[in-house]
Amino acid sequence: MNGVLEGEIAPTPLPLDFYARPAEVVARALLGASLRLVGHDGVVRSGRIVETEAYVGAHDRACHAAKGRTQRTDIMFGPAGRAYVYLVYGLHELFNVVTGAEGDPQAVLVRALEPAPGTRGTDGSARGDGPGRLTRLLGIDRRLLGARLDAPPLTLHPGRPPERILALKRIGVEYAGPEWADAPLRFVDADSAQLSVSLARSGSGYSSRGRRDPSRTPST
DNA sequence: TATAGGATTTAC
DNA sequence: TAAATCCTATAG
Repeated sequence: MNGVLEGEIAPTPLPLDFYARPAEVVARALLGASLRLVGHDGVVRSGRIVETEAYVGAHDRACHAAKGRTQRTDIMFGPAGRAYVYLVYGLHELFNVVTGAEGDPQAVLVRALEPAPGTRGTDGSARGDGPGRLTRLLGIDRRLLGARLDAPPLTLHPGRPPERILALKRIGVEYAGPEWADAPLRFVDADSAQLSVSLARSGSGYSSRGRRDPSRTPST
């Protein structure tokens, strides 16, 4: 049993060709994986990924690369296995992994993780349940834009896979129109308590194992 | 050069 | 329900 205990770091990072597959495949495969950063202070911070979103290419209206190849989206057109980090709302750094073939702009957004035992942010906070929170927890920022993910300081490692995976609609992309806003491209470990949005409120998506909660709260 | 809006979080 | 806060893309 090649067992990897929770919180334990596997010796070898995932290889770059792990990421050279369609974003929705990588997004599922990253659930359970460990994300690890050796900070500027020398401190190692890590966590187990429990929520991801796939941005599947230039035809995906919710993908930044739908606007074409710009200075901002350039990294997504490059080879897979690099970090795409950007600032949203002037406040939060979001971490993505570039996936797919070179020239095909795809990425996977990491939205939530379970902090490893002992991992705390420099500000003392210890929450990883949200795309902005997890970057603050680990200390990820735009200085890591373009960094290879198969060598320190920023690496991903095999971990304990989820028992149940749910596929739901992505968060915060209503502007992309119903076809893309409602596509089931968000993937979560159904048994994690660290998701960015509670499952009860994650409606209208579909689950890969049935079981939708009919009592999701209305917006009024 | 000016302006609108965003792959979010937090507080009132 | 709204503010915080700044970078990118687009228009002029």
